[in-house]
Amino acid sequence: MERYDFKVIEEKWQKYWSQENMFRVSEEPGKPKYYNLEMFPYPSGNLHMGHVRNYAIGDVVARFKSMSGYNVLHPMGWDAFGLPAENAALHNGIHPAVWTHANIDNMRRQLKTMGITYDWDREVATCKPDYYKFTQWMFLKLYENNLAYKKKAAVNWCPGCQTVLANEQVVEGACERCESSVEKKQLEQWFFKITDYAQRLLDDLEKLPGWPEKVKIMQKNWIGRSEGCQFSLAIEGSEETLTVYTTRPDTVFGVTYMVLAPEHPLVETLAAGKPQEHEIKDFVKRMKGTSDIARTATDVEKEGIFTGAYAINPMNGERVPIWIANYVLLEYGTGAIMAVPAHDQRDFEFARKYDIPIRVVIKSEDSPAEASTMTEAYTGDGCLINSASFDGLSVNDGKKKVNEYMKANGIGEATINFRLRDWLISRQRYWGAPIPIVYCPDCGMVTVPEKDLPVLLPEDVEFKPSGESPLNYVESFYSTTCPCCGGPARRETDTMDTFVCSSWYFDRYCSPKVADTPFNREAADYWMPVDQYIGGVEHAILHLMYARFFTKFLYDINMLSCEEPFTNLLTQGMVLKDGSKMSKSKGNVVSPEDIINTYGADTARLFILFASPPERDLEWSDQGVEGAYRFLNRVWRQVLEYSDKIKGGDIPKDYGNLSSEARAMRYKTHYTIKKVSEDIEERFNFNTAISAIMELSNTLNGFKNFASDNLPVVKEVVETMLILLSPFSPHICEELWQACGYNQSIYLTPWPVYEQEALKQDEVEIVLQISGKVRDRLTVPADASEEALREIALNSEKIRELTKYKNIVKIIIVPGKLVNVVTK
RNA sequence: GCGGGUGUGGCGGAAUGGCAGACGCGCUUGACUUAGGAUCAAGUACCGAGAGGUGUGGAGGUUCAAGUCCUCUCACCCGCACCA
Repeated sequence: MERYDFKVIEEKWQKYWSQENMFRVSEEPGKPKYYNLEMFPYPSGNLHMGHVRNYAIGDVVARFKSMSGYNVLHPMGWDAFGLPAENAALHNGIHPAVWTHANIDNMRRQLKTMGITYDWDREVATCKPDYYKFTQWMFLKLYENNLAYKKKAAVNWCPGCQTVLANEQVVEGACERCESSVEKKQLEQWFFKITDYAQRLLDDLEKLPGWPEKVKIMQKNWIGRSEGCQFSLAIEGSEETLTVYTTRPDTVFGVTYMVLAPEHPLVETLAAGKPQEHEIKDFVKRMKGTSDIARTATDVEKEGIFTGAYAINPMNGERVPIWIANYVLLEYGTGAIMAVPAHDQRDFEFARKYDIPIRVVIKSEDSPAEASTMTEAYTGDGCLINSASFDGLSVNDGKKKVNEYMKANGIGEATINFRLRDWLISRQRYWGAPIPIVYCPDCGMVTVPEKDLPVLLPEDVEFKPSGESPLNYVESFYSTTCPCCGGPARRETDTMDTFVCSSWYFDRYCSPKVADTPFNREAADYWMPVDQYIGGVEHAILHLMYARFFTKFLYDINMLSCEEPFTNLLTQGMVLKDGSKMSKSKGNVVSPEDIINTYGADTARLFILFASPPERDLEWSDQGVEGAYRFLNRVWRQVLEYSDKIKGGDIPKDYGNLSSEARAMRYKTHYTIKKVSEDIEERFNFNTAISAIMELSNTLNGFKNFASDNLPVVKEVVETMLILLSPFSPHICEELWQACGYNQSIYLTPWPVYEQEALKQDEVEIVLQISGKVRDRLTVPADASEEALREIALNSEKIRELTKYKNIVKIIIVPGKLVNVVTK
């Protein structure tokens, strides 16, 4: 018998699939479509195990859906702009474009050895002009619709990457990428107004039943909607008013001080001429110099200073001191708050520290209405006290009534606030899509006309860590003419955040070659939305939120018919080695290329899918890989043992008059079809699907002695086993399928449907329990009635013996499963 | 602090409220072999000689029956983290 030579086999079939254009698809209106997408990789140079896992999972789904009769779109591409390419240029003197394309070539080669069903004709790379042309087009459309704007803002500056970061890219005060401590910098930056979509991004989460609850909750928290009220207070001895936002208008009678963020514009005005002006300035200066983490972490002690100014509480005319404190953020709400120490823990701590009065205005059974004995703020429900005419109302009614009162008296009104901030997209780097804007001394800020896109990245660029875009030093790039007046003008030299590029790539896949529009409407209408999206949970907020925003925007400008891009989302777990994430620094990296060279792609795929369900983390095990390899070898020998005998069409599909062994074999076969189909389709439990196939192989092995008398049954088992295994380990299955006499690819074979008839059993084993403890097992007719089961149970020797001295209280019968005799 | 998740043999992991540990790894024994790190066969949660008993992080509870449902609690992991 030939040995299992995976190298030869895998190359052979990859070549065959490619020559036959097996995975090339086009719109077929009559066929149900299925858009199956895995997150495209950043071309770092080498495939890692996380990719292998991601793409192996995706390929099982794609192959299964295709064999089940769907027209499956399964594309692949490259998230090819980004910092590492530029860092490579900085450190090794390789041009980012050269570095990136070499990496893409290598990773494409590696990916192809995995035998995945990609339609490579649709490959995209975001760094290519024919792609980023349309990333720029997206910018123009957003700009036209007032969703792109420039403003000076305190932004997150990463000294390591020498660029600004989006809020989302700052993790615990540090750069998500290089872990440098992020600094605050005032810069003119471009933003996308994602906040305009906050409510819809929140509401439509409910239209996504196919998303993990966890991801939806994370997005919900990130959007952070809160309902409250905004109102203004007069400032004593000043024309200025102070506006605050609160979610607790019901506690407005408990206000004992006000707080401004240190950066609040009123600070300077209020401090001017006050005796403590100097101290205030020092304090503000110190706060501005403190990094975000140092200032906003929960465990940082609250700090503040009195401005010397007073505001007038419009509800009761009281004079309340205005403070400045580190715990109030300029960016949220109005950058100023009313402080109610009795009912807000932060205000409580601050008030205690600075001896500011505390006044209780909510009373309930479990809160002492006594400020002096309070040990923490009371934030629960209760009824209003010390609140003039509002006394006696519940917290909820209090909120409503105070809102109404403020509205009626022109003091303020109910408002909704979001935690979500606008998306900062400017990057002071070279390797990104240039922002298509021109600054003209006469016409001001002008957009590049659509017909002039793309604004090409110049090739001849010098890379140095200057904190400015290298494009700033390329005269041929920045010096241009104004599209309006034709006079000399200067280009914007910032490029776009790479998340912009990845916010619409799934649309591009629908018609990747069109040149006059980002994607063809009919193609997008056919394929979109993505039916199944698969990728790492680390993108739960960033990429997935931005992609949703873009999709809604494209829907609004009538480019797309769907409002949500991804109907179903599967977030896969990490690949671990020795309990921790594979990383160079830990030295626990297992190279996919090595594994594929040693065991083959079929083994690598099988192991990674078998070792753990997709959503969970996966512990890499070299011995586990051996096990998967052994199993494939076993299938190889097992199939070849029978292939000659079952080849050809002369074996009838005749399953009448079978022995009980043969019937059991058929039962197992059809049970496995059912199990594997359901495990793939309904639950993505590939590990249990594979174990079911292993069981089928084991059962076939035990059937050995009956095989020659039951060739129709053997043929059925062998062929079924190959089809069921083919989404997991496709190459070996193709080879064996051919050995079984088929000329057509197994990929084109319809997915089997289990026969109800074969799943009927004559006899089943049931369990006999006494008071819930298993005491015996019996084989009984599968259709035994409750009555019959009761008889059988009570007459069983074991039960009679064990219940001899006991009273039988009742008998629970679960037909086909068990009989439980309850005694006293 | 808030939100979410996970805890099951030596290991990865299975179990619509109905036989805990499927399947695989590892290990033990045997067979075939000059040999075995190949292959095949048998075994493998724990205690116990056995009958039997005990077991799903811990403590309670519901139920004829709990890994699964409820209450409390512990450990680890992830996300958010002064958002007024």
